[in-house]
Amino acid sequence: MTAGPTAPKAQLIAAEVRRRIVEREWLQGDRIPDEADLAVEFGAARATVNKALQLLADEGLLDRKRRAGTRIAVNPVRKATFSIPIVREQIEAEGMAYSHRVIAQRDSPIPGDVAARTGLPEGSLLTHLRAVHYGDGKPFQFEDRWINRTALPQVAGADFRALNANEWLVQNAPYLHADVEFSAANADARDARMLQVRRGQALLILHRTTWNDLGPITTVRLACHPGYVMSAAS
Amino acid sequence: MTAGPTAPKAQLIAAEVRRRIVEREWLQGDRIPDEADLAVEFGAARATVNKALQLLADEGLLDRKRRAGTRIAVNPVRKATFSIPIVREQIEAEGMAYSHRVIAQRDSPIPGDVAARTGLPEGSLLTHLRAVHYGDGKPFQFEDRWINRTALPQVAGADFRALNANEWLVQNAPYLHADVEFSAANADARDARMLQVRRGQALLILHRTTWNDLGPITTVRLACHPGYVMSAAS
DNA sequence: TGACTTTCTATGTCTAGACTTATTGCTGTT
DNA sequence: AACAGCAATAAGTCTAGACATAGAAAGTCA
Repeated sequence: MTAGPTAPKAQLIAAEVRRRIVEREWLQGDRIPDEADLAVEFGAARATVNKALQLLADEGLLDRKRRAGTRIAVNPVRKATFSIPIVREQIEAEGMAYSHRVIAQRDSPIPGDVAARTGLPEGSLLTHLRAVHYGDGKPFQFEDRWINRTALPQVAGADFRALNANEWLVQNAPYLHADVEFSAANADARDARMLQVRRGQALLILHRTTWNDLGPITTVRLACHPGYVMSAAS
Repeated sequence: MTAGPTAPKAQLIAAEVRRRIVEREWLQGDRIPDEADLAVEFGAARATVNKALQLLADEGLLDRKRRAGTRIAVNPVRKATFSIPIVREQIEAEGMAYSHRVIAQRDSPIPGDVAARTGLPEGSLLTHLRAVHYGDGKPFQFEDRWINRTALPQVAGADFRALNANEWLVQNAPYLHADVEFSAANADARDARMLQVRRGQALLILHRTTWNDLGPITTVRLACHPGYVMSAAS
């Protein structure tokens, strides 16, 4: 994380400004010197300073406004980033053998909650898929997915027994926008059966919905095995 | 999300490349024209094309390597971003009145799990704080926090009854690095009492740990009220 | 006093050109 | 066939300069 001596100049400048903030040389709400001045101070072009400050603004450390200048954020709303994982890679990264089982795959009319999530009209016919992903034979994640065949006609020819839906979609349906929601739920009867846990067990639930230019592609509810932890950083 | 006609050129280029990927004009693993060619095609400077492609690479859509060129990612590991929220703002954003109550604040020897999380040695003395945050008088979040007084001597003088720890820290201890973990747990006796739910209720748990240049600042376990949903996007 | 206009400044963005550097793929040697 | 050395290439980065534009501050008029 600490920018080494060989790091690009913009990184070094960002690191130095970050240091001045963290070590409270510059305080909350303070206006910092403008780009031109910092450019002189650091012996860099203004574009380079601009890049560095943009970076810190993206991190939430700085507030920048035209003409008004750059200020240290008063209540820095920091942002964190996480990778949307591919189940198989995730399981294999933990040193386990991946396998999966398709529980059901059929076309069904859209249920109300899925309609709400996707914005699709009631009565639409979607492909409904349920599958369980295993690591070393133990249930890892239970997937309950709805796929919009209108935005993705190729679905008809896909065999999710061979390649799991997660990867098939990643490879066949790049999306423009995704929503992810984390929540917790007590395992219901189906969750419990699929994940081989007792009913009521607390599970981390991920809801993920993706869109491309034709509309919603897919929405999925992922129930993770107990003990599962999702990490993010910075 | 769709870059309008007035959007900056780099955004337009990014949007166009994104379109070619989503509409499968360019396929998985394909090498795309190099920056110089795209610059000519789009009538822009190479730096502008570079900015656009960097953006897409950060999104995970492209893989870029020196000399080897730019390729469409085969298994795009997409990234999503969320804001690390300030409890009070979060509650007020939902139109509720914020209040909080400090349950306990004392110095205690570090427990094992906190030592593991922070990397601090066993035997360290930390400030241990427990508080509940309420929205319209109903429990919203139960906070169990450990603060490293070594990295943050000012803690001694802080009154968390007046300003909650979350905001005090945001304003007094900007961090260089943060870890966030999501998991689920059944409410134990204390969780149940604090959040006024029945034991065993599934709760979304957030663990957040922050560091500055002096070492770990604080680590906190946040137990959210049932029904709480954490959202991320893109 | 308040509402409108103008001016001016700091950031936002782009350009053309240059230099740096990781990698690839070739070449000639063992 | 294996390997070392070398040149070509595409991305990574920076610079100096330019123009655009939001919005704060000052000035103008009713």
